[in-house]
Amino acid sequence: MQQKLTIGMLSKQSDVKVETIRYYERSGLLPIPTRSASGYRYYDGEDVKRLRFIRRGRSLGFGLEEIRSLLQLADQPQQPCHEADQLVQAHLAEVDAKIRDLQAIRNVLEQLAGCQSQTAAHCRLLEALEERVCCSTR
Amino acid sequence: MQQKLTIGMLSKQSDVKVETIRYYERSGLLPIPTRSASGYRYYDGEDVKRLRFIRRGRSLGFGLEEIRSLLQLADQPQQPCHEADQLVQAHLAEVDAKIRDLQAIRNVLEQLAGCQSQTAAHCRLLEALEERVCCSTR
DNA sequence: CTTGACCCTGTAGTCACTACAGGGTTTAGC
DNA sequence: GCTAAACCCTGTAGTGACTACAGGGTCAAG
Repeated sequence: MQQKLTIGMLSKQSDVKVETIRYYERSGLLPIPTRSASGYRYYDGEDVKRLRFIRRGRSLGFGLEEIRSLLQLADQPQQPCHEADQLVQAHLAEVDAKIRDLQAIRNVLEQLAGCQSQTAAHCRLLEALEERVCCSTR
Repeated sequence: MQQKLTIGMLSKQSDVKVETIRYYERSGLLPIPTRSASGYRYYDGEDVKRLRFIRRGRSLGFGLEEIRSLLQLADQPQQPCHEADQLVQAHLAEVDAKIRDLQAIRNVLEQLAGCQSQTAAHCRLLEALEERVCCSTR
């Protein structure tokens, strides 16, 4: 049951790079693993689970500190998950804000794209950045 | 005409922090300014323009290297702006990709938000991260 | 003449990795 | 038994775009 995985195997099973795994260990997100006589790290199925948990959290855009909190919550199944929900709500609000920001940027860029000007002097983008008013605004 | 601005005044007129101005100078985005006898940097109207150009570029999400290219293009008004348009198009594609990523994240978060579970053991978020299947999916 | 607001340099910290350099270990094939 | 490839180790430095000191010097007002 206690399969011994090297860091490379753990990397493949969790889809997290070897260097990143060591980084997570340094950051205290992963427990300090046992070692072989020659110093190789050994992992087991629990580590795979934990690392996948981290990866999924990251892919949802949570920061490592938020994930640290979530890991603690997950280790205490009796406690209410109010705190986890707060993290979700706060993160959702952040993501929404970022989307809005990017869409505003997107709208401006779209207007600037497709400039065919022969000279930079009349380039839509450069005009916009220099706040010149010329022929760019429609 | 040759108004002498201190870095603090330039900062206010351009809405860029003092430390950031010095950072841009180190990065070669701003020309090396003249100095007072005691070593204070002096700026003029051209610097205000250039710095605002950079700030607007940043607010559209361009990186400093892209802005460096754009500044060069802006300095050569005779040249065609093909390159500037390429930068816009490439950046637009990047922004679109980011928006898509964030919207996918947003959709997941929305489903996870509002969890009222009394115990972390049944928390929607924790289930999702652990890839447990329980009561969360609907 | 002192107080406070400004300015200087240089360095280190942020975030989440990523990329070496310079080694040691294990494994597969011959 | 030997060699080469593929793996592992530590430690440090780099990424982008700032931001935040520490530890000083300068200037203007009252």
